[in-house]
Amino acid sequence: MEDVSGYQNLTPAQAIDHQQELRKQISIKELNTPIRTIAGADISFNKYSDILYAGIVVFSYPELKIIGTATAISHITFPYISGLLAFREIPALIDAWNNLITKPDLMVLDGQGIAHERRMGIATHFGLVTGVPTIGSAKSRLAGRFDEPADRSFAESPMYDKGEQVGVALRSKARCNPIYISPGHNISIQQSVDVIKNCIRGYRIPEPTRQAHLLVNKIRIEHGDGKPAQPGLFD
DNA sequence: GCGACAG
DNA sequence: ATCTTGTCGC
Repeated sequence: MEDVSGYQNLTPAQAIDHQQELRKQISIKELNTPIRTIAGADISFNKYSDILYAGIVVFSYPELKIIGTATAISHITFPYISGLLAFREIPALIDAWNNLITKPDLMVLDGQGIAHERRMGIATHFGLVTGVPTIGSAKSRLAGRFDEPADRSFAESPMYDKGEQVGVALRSKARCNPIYISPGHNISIQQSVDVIKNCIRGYRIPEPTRQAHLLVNKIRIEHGDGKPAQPGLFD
C-alpha cells in the first residue's frame, strides 16, 4: 500500500499534481466478487483543537449488523481546501484502517468519489491507496450538474460533469435534501447506488457512514475534546 | 471578473 | 467539520 505519511509536506499545487497522477489508475467497473461485509468511515474534530479522530465501522451485508470497529487518533497535518479533502483526512483514516483486524469487502466514505473536478474525491483516493472497492456518499455537492430529484424516497437524478456521468443525486428520504452518490474505485455507478439504497434505514444518511459518524464523535467526547479549551476567552 | 466551493 | 434549543412543517 502506498505511503501516505508525506501528505503533510505537500503544497496545494503538489497535491493537485498527485491527484492528476493517481487518477490514471481509477477503475470504474462492476464489482464481481460477492459483498458480504461493508464498512463506513468518518472523522471528527473540534475546531479549537488540532486532533483528528478517525473511525471505521464494519457491518455484515445486507443485514447491516455491526461486526467490528477500529479507531485512530492523530493530528491535523493539512488544511481543509475544497477539492483536496483527501490530503487532510486520509492519513488518519489509514491509521484506523491499519487497526482493523478484518478488512471489509467494500467501504463507504463521507464525501465524493469521482464526482470531483479531477475525479479524485476522498472515496476514490482511499480506494486507490488501499485497493479496497469504495463508494462516496456526500451530504452536499462538489462537482456535477443535475436536475432536482422528485420529492419521494429513492427518487434519483444523474449528475454530469464535463460531459460524463459522475454520480447520482439520491433522495434517500422524502422531504430531505438528496445525498450525492458516486463510485470511488473498483465499482460501477449503478452498483454504488444500489448498495447505498440497501443501506438506508430511515435516515437521510446511509447506515455505514451514519454509524461511523456517531462513533468518532463519541470517542472525541470521551477523549475530553468536546469544547473549547478556554470558553469565550477570545470571543 | 464573478460565483462556487466535499468535510 | 463543530457550536446548540427550540421550533416550523409534514
